[in-house]
Amino acid sequence: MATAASNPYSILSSSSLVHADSAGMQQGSPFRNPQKLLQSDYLQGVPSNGHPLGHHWVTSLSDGTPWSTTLATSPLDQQDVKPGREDLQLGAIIHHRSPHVSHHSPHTNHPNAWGASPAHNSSITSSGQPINVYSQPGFTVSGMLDHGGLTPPPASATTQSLHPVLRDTADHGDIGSHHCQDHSDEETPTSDELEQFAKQFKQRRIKLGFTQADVGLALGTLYGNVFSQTTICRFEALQLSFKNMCKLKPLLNKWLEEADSSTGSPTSIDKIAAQGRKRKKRTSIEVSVKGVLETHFLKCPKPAAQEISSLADSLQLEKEVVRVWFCNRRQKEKRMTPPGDQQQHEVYSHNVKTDTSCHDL
DNA sequence: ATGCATGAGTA
DNA sequence: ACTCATGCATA
Repeated sequence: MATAASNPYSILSSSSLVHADSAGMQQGSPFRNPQKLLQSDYLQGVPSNGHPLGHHWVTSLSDGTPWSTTLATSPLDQQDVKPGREDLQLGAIIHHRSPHVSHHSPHTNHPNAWGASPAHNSSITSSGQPINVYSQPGFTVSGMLDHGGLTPPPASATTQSLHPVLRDTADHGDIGSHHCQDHSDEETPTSDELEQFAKQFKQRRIKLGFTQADVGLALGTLYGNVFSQTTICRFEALQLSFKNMCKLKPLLNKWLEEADSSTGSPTSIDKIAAQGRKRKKRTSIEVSVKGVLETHFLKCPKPAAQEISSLADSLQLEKEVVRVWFCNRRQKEKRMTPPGDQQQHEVYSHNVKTDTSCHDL
């Protein structure tokens, strides 16, 4: 039963407890990444309405894919960018966008339901945060090449045409926004573009014979940021936030270019040592229990601490586990690919705003 | 491919 | 205590 799951760590704790990791404790990873791009929060606007329950995307727009829909926007959400943050790292190479802010929102495509970001400018690009890219002279692209001999299949390929430059432009007219964005590549992509890119990326990657893990590693040797198989996988599946997708796209794009141009150059492979981290054993929550949690989530996505406690208690799970579950569930809700679009959402959405939390229990 | 977890940065 | 970006460990 459920109980089983929860135990592991409590038991273990005795042994592993805290100071056990004397040796490698720093999980901070030495090289983790120097920068974290900006993360800001977008959205703060949650508000008012209803809330997130039914995903904004869907609900609000019933148009189809969340992404491409139009949504227009929320005026205020801009992400923000803080002007002085970590940006110092590299200088920016990537984009230089001009700040044209604007109101924008073309309603044609800039969806982002995610909250956000309508602004094209905002984010990532313009802020000055150019993602870091360093190109190291010595490297030749190959971060990936070691497939042990496995050379990437010829792939043949048609030359790619990856870039759909479709720019979409979008807008016009209507609102008065005339913006002139014209970059074919960088810049803030639309959700559609991201979707397309992800799709193509995956195809090419496979064609070239690389695994998701290879790519993640390659990005490390190539640009200094290593990513896990998980991240690459999520990128391809569009399971990241819009902002995160935008951040990764240029990197992957670069890799793609290099990858298909240099098929086979050897290089040093950096092995990155894995660090030992003391990670809590993954708790497995039983399906039945998950069902209960889901139900609560629908009712109240953000339960108060106390509710979490009682819920945890009744489910016989640790409070922390339950808290994390809700955090993850909320995060899932914000991905480009909505969690369950196929699911049930009936009308429960009403609500909740008045107090901070839901009641019940 | 995903579930649960960690951590930095914020509010 | 939350949000976000990420990833180990798993299914």
